[in-house]
Amino acid sequence: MSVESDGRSRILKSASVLFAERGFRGVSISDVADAAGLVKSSIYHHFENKQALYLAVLSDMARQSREQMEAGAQGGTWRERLSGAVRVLGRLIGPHSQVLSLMLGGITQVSAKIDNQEIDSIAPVRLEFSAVLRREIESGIRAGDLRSVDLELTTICLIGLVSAALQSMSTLTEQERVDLAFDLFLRGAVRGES
Amino acid sequence: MSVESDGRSRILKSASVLFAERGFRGVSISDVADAAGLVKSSIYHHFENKQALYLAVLSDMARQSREQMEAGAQGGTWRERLSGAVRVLGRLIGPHSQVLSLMLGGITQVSAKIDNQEIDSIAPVRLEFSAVLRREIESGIRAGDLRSVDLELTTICLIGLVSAALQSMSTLTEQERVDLAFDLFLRGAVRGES
DNA sequence: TATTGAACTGACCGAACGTTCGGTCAGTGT
DNA sequence: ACACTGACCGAACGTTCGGTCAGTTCAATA
Repeated sequence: MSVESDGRSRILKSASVLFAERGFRGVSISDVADAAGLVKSSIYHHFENKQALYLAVLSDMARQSREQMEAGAQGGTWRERLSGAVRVLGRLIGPHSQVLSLMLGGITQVSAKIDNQEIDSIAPVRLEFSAVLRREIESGIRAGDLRSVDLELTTICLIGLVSAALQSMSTLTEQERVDLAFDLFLRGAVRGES
Repeated sequence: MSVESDGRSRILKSASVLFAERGFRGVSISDVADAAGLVKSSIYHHFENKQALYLAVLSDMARQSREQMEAGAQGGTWRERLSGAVRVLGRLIGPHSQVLSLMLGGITQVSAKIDNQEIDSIAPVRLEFSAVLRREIESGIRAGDLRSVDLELTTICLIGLVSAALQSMSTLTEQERVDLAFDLFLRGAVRGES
């Protein structure tokens, strides 16, 4: 059997789309099974329960996202690399998905189910997802180009900025909105005072 | 009967907390009824169905949020007013709530239930929620202090920025994170090049 | 050819869901 | 006194949910 049509990865692929669109509670096991061309009980052959499937999806998505952002972060300067990674991030988030709230706020959604636990198990996922952005921002700080404020906060702010830009009702294209958000992140909203 | 303990407003108050914490699908009518000190079926005396309750909560919350931001937007300059509104926004969002995804992305959550409709009925709610911020940003632009880019996009970016800052795992206080996010919005991440 | 084990299925369970409905009851106008 | 009303309750409905389990399929192996 090929890696592409392997049962488990087929489930992960279908589930990631559904979870990203509708969130944890908005997706039933049957939905995932239908999308994967299986029957409900077959899901439980590969995953212990719904929560385990969700975490697997989260982890898988973080890994893939990181790889793609890594590939997009090419260029000589940190600025070019960060810009590339941000563009990939924009494509990953997309207009109608809630991948981001899955990553940023996904904790609240799961922890509501499992009551004060498992938050530790999702922290490394968040770290992996934002790893490339954080690294390049750190480069910018070390190069003396970026202001030295809380690194993690800055990274998450950048993600939130791009995410918000994509959710707006603007007539601009996705690409343009992402670029504007990145520009806003770098230069701020005030007019050049130099 | 007093306005405070009126049945309908008690339901709205309880429901807004629950929906903000757990989202549309994460809250059952029983949950709302319990929180309001009522029984499940009594909810249907005041609201036609769950979706109508949700929309009422959204609309109510947008109105209240606007009023509070309006009250916080005091000061002579647009910058002081915007800063005040942003601080109120920070308090409204809070650390563990998803009020924002309720406002920004709430559409996706509902529209998944009602299939291509009702999006129109939520657009004015979004507009009301962001009205004060948008107005003060516009002031800044007209005063020549802010760069003149897409107004709506800029507004939503500011909201996303504040929201993201509050979701980070930073050790800073909420207030500090909001202030940092606002500063980032104004001045950007790059060091002053003047 | 017989065996085995992973992948998968269909039937099923208890709980929770949104919603409906018949009825109770305090208050109010007449 | 009576009729009426808005607010609320308790029980039930049909449906869907996450999850279980005994059994079937089938390619690989011995």
